[in-house]
Amino acid sequence: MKKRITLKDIAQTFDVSIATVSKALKDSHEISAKTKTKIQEYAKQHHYKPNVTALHLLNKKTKTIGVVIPNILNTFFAKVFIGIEHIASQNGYHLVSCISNESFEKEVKTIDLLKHGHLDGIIISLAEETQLKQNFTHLKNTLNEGIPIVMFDRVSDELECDKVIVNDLEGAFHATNHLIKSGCKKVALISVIDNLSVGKLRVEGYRKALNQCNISIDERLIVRINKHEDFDTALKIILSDKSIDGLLCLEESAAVNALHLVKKMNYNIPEDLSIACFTNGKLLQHVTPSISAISQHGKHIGQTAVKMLIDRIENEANPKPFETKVVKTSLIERESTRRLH
Amino acid sequence: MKKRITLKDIAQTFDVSIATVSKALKDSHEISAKTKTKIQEYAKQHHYKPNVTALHLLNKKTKTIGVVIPNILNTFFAKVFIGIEHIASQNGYHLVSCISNESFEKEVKTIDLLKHGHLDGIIISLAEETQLKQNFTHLKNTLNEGIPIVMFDRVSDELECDKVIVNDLEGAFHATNHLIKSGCKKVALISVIDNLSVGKLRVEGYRKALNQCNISIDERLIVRINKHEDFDTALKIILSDKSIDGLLCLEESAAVNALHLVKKMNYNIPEDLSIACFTNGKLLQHVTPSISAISQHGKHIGQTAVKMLIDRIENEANPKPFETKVVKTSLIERESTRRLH
DNA sequence: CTGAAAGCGCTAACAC
DNA sequence: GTGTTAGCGCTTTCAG
Repeated sequence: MKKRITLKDIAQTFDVSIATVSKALKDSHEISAKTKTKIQEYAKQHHYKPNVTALHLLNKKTKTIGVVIPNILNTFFAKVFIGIEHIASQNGYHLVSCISNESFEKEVKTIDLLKHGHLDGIIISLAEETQLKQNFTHLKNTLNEGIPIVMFDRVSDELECDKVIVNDLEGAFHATNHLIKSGCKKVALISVIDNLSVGKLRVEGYRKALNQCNISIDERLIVRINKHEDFDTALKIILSDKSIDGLLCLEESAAVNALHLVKKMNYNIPEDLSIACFTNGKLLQHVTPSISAISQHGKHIGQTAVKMLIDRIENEANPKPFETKVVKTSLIERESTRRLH
Repeated sequence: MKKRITLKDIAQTFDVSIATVSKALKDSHEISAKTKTKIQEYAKQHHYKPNVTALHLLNKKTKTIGVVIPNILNTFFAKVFIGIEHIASQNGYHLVSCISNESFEKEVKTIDLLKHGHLDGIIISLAEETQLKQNFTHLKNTLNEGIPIVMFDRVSDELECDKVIVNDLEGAFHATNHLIKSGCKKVALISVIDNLSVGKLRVEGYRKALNQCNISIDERLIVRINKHEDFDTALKIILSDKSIDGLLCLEESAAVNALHLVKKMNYNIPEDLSIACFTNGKLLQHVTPSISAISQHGKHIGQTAVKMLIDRIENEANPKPFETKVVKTSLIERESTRRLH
């Protein structure tokens, strides 16, 4: 790297002390107007910029936030990221971003790398594997070392920190309710994310809706498919029960896959089968028919999370108690569900 | 932030000098086995980790790369990012990532923030507005200050640095060729990205293909639509020429929008109209019919870009001449184009 | 074997 | 007004 000009260099050219230069550039009243202008002009001409690393060392603050996201191709996480980035850059914070790729090992490594780094705080949504293993040592350690963490979406009760979560239970409740109210007699639930905290909450919401409608819960209608299973086969088995006329999918790709399959099976949608799902990605708008979705307001979640983190960082002197903010979902009705009359 | 343990702390507890501790932790042969073990054990127990900021200051290297991406919701850029992240983390580099959101101003601000930062290098794809303005001062300055830049996809000849580009011309050439060979007599081109370098190259490729097939170029078939125009209306006008039976869209969303429109107009696809487009995103696989795409191998581009950058950073002593690597595209045939017989 | 000292670039309290 | 000094946390010569 070409050497950048430092205070020392300037001090030497004018044969003054480094402190004088520093003060001159800060427009300190201690320095004579003459000295100030000559130093300031010289600095400007030579594009002097303070070395931020030196400042970091001095201030023990880096204005940098670590962001750990499971998968950036997932619309929801991408939107959250946009929200985070927006507010962070507005406040002069840098983002060091990492993708855990749903792997526990990568997440641990990442956190390790990050915390010995120069971070003022971390925003994270847990990797799937981490939620499965329920091993949070890496994060507990980080908190113990005094680095604030804000978790979002996929969180854990075991960690004492700020959190931003989606009201998954209510989201599933409303969607299920909508399916029933719009005429579905038998709603099945398809989960490929039963490992995730949010997956479990969504199942709760589904149950709550059925209960409230006085429909007895048939556990066989709650289908948990894991990654290594064949999705199509699993779905075909459940759909051999021809009386199923509603499908609540817990995330986007399951819904899209299901749609393709049932179209091949010559179902009419939404007449024979209604479909609704979580995460409002572009895909759902563009498939035929378009799929009704529960929006989790990703951008807003991201914004909320950074705000909480920055707040904690900048007020570490008198910390508030940890908070969990709940973001409401909204149901976006499309062609895959029938309208209420 | 809770104070982390430092060399100084350890030195004090054992009443030795800081230098001794530093050497002991590095397992230096200068230090007695006894001293080493006791210090190492103590350090481990107390989770000693060197303060990387101090090291940055010392080494004038931060193992951090800045990444500026126009839009993370765009599949192509997301994939590039994944590629970058993968290789970067493998090599122990952090990523400071920013979204320019296609805005010139944000890009300039970002670069400014980044370069006074602590970066060893920058990877960037230009914002649309930047390509439109053709103002690259911010990047030229950065290069002048000795910070290496690798540009990808949306690049500029005015900047002397390493680049990774897609063979856009050949990609468009092949796709157009495919449309013709599979029976299209009149292929129109839809560009919503005529501001971009890549957009222009793709048009070139289209022309080249027509030329090679001895089809005279009808400029009215090259449709440039800008963001503020109504896409549907523009498309309807061009499709009033009923003899058009092929459509080359320069990016994903235009293709999807076009598909929806022509389906409404009761075209049969691919029989009445074949469609191909750039950027192989998930959407294209899932719409009905699925759309043939030109894959740009985003992940590979990202990987190539970081590798070039890391190479340059770590061998700054003897720099190579700047290089431009060209990544080949591949055509992925789907239902929206006819098969060759 | 261990320590003192200098230095990375900067700031701030305190002298002069 | 300007300079000196110490210090942020660490490494690395060079003395002892």
